[in-house]
Amino acid sequence: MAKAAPEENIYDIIYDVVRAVPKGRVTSYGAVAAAIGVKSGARMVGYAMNACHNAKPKVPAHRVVNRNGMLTGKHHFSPLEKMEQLLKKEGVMVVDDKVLDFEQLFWDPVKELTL
DNA sequence: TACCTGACGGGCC
DNA sequence: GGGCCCGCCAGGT
Repeated sequence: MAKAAPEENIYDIIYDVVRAVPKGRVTSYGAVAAAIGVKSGARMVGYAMNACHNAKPKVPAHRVVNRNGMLTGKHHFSPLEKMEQLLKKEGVMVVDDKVLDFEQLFWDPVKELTL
């Protein structure tokens, strides 16, 4: 896992990292961005998520939240509630569109992937 | 072709 | 402590 070939597109790398997020865990755009080497590419990560519909393997974008643990992109899901529904189903408590114990459920790709 | 917006983050005032 | 601004890259209009 991880170690996405530099030949791959940024999006593909992002998808790979996001797919690497274990169930019941969540990560942040900045963490993923840093994992791929794009420190200030948090925006780009979110943008990539916007194109996740293009990815063959579904990207668990619902496991990706902003630095505040808030489901900023939930509005982009088919059923608006799909995002928190999936998170709750995976054991992630979501209240007020934000992840509870975010720091506890936070999954750092940079650390886990040993970049 | 050019301008603007966009699922963010961090720094500065 | 809170609010504002800038920076990143890409895609759509």
